Amino acid sequence: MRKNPIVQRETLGAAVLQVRSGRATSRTTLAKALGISPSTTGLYVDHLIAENYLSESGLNQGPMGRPRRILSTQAEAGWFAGVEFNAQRVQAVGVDFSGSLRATVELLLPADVVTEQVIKSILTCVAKLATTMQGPLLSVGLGVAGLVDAQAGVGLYYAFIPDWNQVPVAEKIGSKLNVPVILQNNLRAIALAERWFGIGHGLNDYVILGPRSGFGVAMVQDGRVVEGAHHAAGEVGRWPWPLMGGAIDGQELHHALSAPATWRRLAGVDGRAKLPEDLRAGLAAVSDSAGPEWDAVCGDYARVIGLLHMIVDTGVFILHGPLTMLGERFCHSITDAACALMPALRNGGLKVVPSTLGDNAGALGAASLAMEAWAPA
Amino acid sequence: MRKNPIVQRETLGAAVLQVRSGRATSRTTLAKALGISPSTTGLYVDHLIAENYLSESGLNQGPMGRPRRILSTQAEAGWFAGVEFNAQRVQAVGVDFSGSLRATVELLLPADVVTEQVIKSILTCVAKLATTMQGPLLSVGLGVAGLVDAQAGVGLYYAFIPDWNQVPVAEKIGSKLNVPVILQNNLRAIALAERWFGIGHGLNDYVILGPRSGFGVAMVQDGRVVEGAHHAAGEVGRWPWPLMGGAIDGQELHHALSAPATWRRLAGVDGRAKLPEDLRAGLAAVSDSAGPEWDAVCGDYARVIGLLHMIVDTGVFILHGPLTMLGERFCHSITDAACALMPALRNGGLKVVPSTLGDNAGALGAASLAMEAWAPA
DNA sequence: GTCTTTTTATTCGAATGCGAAAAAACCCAA
DNA sequence: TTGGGTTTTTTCGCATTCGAATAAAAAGAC
Repeated sequence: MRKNPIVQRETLGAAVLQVRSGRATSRTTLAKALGISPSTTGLYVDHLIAENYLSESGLNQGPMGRPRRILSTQAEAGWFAGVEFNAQRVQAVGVDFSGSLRATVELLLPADVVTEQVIKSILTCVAKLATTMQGPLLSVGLGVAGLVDAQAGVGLYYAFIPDWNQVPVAEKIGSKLNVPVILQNNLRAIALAERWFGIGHGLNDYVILGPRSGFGVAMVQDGRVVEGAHHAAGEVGRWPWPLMGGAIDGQELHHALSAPATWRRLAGVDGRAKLPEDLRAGLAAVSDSAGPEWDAVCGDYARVIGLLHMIVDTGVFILHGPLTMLGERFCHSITDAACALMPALRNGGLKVVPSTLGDNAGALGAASLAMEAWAPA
Repeated sequence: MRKNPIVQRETLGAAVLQVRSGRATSRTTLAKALGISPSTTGLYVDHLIAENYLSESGLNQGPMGRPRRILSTQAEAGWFAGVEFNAQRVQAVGVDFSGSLRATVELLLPADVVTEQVIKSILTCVAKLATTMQGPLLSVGLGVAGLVDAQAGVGLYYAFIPDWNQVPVAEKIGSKLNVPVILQNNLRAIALAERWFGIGHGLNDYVILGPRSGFGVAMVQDGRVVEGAHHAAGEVGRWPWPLMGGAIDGQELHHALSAPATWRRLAGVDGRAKLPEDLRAGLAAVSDSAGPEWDAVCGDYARVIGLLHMIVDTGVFILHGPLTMLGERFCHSITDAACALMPALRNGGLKVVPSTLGDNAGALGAASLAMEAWAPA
C-alpha cells in the first residue's frame, strides 16, 4: 500500500477523462497524457481505484516487456445527465460513468412555452432518467438554445422563448439537484458530442454545421470550443444574403439555408408552402440530386463552407441537423462545388461529412459537457 | 534570506512577462496573476532579483495597509531581437529587457532574392543591432512571410521567394546565434505587436487586418493567436471575389482589396497604371473621402469585416499596412457601411481602428514573440 | 530451466510548493 | 505617541510531487 492521501480534484478529474476517452490505458500512458510523473500517477490511480471510479481490467502485453495493467472506468460509479432544449422540445440522455449512453427521454413543449416551464421540464427529464440509471447523479450538462454565457451559467437570449432573458439556468437547476450544472450553447455542445461520440474523436480542429430553424456553426480550434468575445461566435445565420447583394433588403443567410428553407428549395415549392410534418422524412424523400435546384443549394453551402474554411483553416466540416438525411451525396456535392468555385481549396484537404450522430446529438453533447467538467468530491 | 533554490524556468519566464506587461506590479499581484501562492512567489522574485532580471523601484501606497514593493524589469538584463522580412526588405528591431524599443535596422533585398540571402540578411541585421544594444542577446523572434509552422520552426512556403520551401529557419538562425529562435507568420506576429506595443494591450479578442501586397487577417481569440490546422488561418485573400459571383473567373479578394488595388481604385486608375514610388504617401494623398469609389471600397471592406465579425465574434478590428494612411475616416466609413449592409451588426459593438504602430509593426511583433518565449537559463 | 532484455510499476529519499501564522509597513484616530 | 485596522511580505512546518533507483512481469535466447 502507498502512503499519501491525495487532494488535487482537478487532476483526478483529468485522469478519469483520459481513461474514459481511451487516450490513456495504463499508468504509464496516463502519466504521459497528464504530464505528471509516473510515481504520482500511481498514487492517483490507487486513489481512484479505491474510490471505485477506476478498475483494472486485465493486462495488455506489448511486443516485449512487462505488460500494462489496463485501466477502465467503472460504469456503475455514477451517471451524467445531458439535457438539450429548443422551443419545441426537451431531449435528455443518461450516460454512465464509462461514457455509454444508457437512457433517453424526450418531452414536447407547448407552443407558447415560457422560461419556468422549460426549467421544470428539464428537471422532469432528469428525474425520469434517474429511475433507470444506477449510482448517484454526478453532474448535469445543459445545451441551451440561443446566446449563452457558459462561464456564468446564464442563458442570455433566445428568440423563440419570449421571456428567455438573462436566465441563471445553472443556478436554477443546480440548486434543485445539488450537483454541478454546466451550460453551453447547444450547437457548441454538439461539437463536444462529436468529440466523445462521433467523428470528432481525436480531431483538434473541426466545424459543426447546424442548419436547423436557423443556421449557425460551432468551431473547435486546437481542441478548444470557440465561444467568442460576446458568446456569439459562429452566428453566421445573419450574414447578408446574397453575400454581395447591393441592395439592402434585409435578407439573411438563414432565409436561404435553414433546414426548412433548404427543403423548400429542393422540393421546388415557394415560401408559403406548408412544411412536411417530419422535416427529416421530407428531406430523405428528396431523390433528385442532379437538378438545378440541387446545384444551387449545394453551391450556396459550398460558398459558406469555403469562406469559413479559409478563415479558420480547420478542414473537417461535420453536417448536423435534418439535412444529414440528404446523406453523403449532399456532402460530396458541396465539396465538389466548393472546389469548383474556389481554386484555393483544391489542394487544401477540405472535407464535408454528415454526422453519424442522430437527433439527440445535442443531448449527447450536453452529457459530454457534464463529463468534461466532473471531478471527484 | 530564504532557503530554497528555484528551478521552474517556465514560471520564472511567466513572472517576468507579467511584470514587464505591467499586469503585476508587486509580489502579491504577481502571485495572483501566476496562480501560485504568495510564499512561492516571494522565492521566485528573490531569485529573479538576485539574477538581476528584476529590481524593486520604490513603494506604492494604497489607500491603506502596507505599501507594495514595486517590481520592475531591469532594462540592462539583456535584449531581444525582432526581425521581419518579405520579398522586398528585412526589418529588425532591438528591444531591451524592459520591452522598450531601442534600435531599428532595415535592409533592402534584391529583386531576385533567394532563401540563403534572406537568412544572411537576417543575421546581418541582428549583428548590426548588437552593436548598439547592451547586455546579452536573449532570444530572437522572426516574423516570416507566407505559411509558417511555428511549432516546428519551419517556413513552409512564400510565393515571392522562389526557393522558400520547407526552410528550417529557426534551426538555421539559432545555430549561428546560439539563442532560442521563435517563428511566426508575420501578420500573426503583428497581432502580438498590438498586444505589447499597441491597441491590443489588455484585449483578449481582436483581429488584425493586413491589406498589403495581398490580403490576410490574423485573429486573437481568448488571448491566443489562431494558427489553424494547416497554419493557414486568416488566409482570406483567396476568397472568391465577388463573393457571390456565378462565373468562375479566378478573381480573388486580394485582387480587389490589396493595398495596391485599393490605391488604384481610390485613385481611379486602371490595372496597368504604375504604382507610386511610395504607396503610403500615395494613399495619404487620397483626399476625396466621399466619392463613389470611396464608397465602393469601404463597402467591400465592410463586407469582409462584417462576415468575419459574425464568425469569430471579436469586436475590434485593427487595420494595418499602408492603408492606415487613410486614417480614421476610412475606418469610420467602413464601420458605417458594415452597419448599413448588415443589420445584425448594429447593436454588436463592431469597431474598426487604424493601428498606432508604424511600418515596423512586424518587427515589433517578432520581438514580442522573442519576449514571450524567453525564460532564464 | 535460467539468464538477459525490455517495458511497466513501485519504493523511497529529497525538494519544491503550499497554508497558516507571524511579521512588517503603513494609515488613522484618539 | 500609542494602539487598532489593513494590506503586503516573509517565515516555517508540512505534505505533495518528483527523480532515480528498484522491483516486477513478461518474451526470447541459450
